[in-house]
Amino acid sequence: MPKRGYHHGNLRQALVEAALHLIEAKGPTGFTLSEAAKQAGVTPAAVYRHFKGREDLIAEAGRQGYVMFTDLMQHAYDKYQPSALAAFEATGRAYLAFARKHPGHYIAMFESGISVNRTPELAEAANRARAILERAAADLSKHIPVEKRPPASMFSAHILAMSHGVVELYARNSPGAASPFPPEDLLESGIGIYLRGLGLIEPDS
Amino acid sequence: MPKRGYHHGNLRQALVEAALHLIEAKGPTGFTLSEAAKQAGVTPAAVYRHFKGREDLIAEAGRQGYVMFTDLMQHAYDKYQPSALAAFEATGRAYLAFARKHPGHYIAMFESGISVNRTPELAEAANRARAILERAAADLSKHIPVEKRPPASMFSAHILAMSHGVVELYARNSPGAASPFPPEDLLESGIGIYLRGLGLIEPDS
DNA sequence: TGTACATCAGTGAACGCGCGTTCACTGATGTAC
DNA sequence: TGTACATCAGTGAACGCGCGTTCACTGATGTAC
Repeated sequence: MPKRGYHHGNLRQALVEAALHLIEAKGPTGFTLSEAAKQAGVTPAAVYRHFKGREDLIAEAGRQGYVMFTDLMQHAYDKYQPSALAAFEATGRAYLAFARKHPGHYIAMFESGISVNRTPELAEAANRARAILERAAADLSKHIPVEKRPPASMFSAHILAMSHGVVELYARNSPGAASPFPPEDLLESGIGIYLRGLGLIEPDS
Repeated sequence: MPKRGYHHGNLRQALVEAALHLIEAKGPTGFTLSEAAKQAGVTPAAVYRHFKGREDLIAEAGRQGYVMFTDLMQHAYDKYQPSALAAFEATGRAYLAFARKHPGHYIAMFESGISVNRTPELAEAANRARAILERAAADLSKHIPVEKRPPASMFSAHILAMSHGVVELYARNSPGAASPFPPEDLLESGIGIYLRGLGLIEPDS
């Protein structure tokens, strides 16, 4: 990337990336439009050529997060496809992996407080992500005896909740207390026990 | 509460309560020392007679939250005491009930970003809460066949993670998406399936 | 009961700060002819 | 190839704002004698 003079060349994306770093480093609160601009080597006013304002910049960072998230899920899902169970478990692991690898995106998506409906683009990206999770759950659902089968969207929500809880409470250092177990193990075992409860894993494994 | 003149009488607690209302209404970000002072009918400078600063005020709000939380858990635990299973389930429900009834405290405790170790008093209150959860888990643990018994602190963590995830994703309106199910039902069913996976509930209930 | 005085709990003015946003502007780029 | 000109993407100065915090101060309270 050679330094351009007056014109930046790809300021929009540079701003998003600066925002992600700041969000990652200082939390959603600490993120500042002015600082992101400075980090991109540009005047704060320049930001307004590309975004409506501070919140819109965060929304775009979140959107890009959802896109990556969706891809990750999709790949995990496809990779284990013949087995609905393996595919479902893989999406759970992918969730945690994403939170670990892209904390800035994760925070922008789930902790920044911006509504998923702030932007049509954001909403669409978020919906696509949710759709994959629910498809994986629906596939799996078929293997549960029909009379005790909970709605697919329900256990998709259970897994999502547990994953999110593990990330928030144990994978981020925030609450100060050290994690009692590696978050990956915690999530893996939690999902395992849950799936056993659904009758999808041998009770005596 | 008659209006006192120069001296407030119980400013410290009034500030904590103002802070809780603001945190509840505007999130941890929106909370402002100055505004809390104003709401308590006092100059911002007066706050410094009672707290070291903004963060200390939040920490105290969080501490009071942990105390209430601990009480709630303790009562839930005691009430169902003969049955380890019922007691454990009750603590899960108590978690969600607390988040619903005292959102300001909940946010101060879990979403404000202040470390649990910021204050010795805060740390102590948080530890007492965690201890109750782990005791409930340990009680329950004894009913699991020893050879497939996971550490008590592990499934305590699982339940905590799921509870927290349900609160964050479905009980607060934040992500914009409407909850697919009432959070209480979601958590109740999730915990039920999980406990069945542990062999603690009849597989065919 | 009255008075002197220490202590406590507020005031209010001031500070420096960085924020998000606006505005008129100007330098750079690209296109039509 | 050269030139005129529209458009684009920045600048930089300015704004009003509310913030957290400090400081010397003063009014109210409580206690000793």
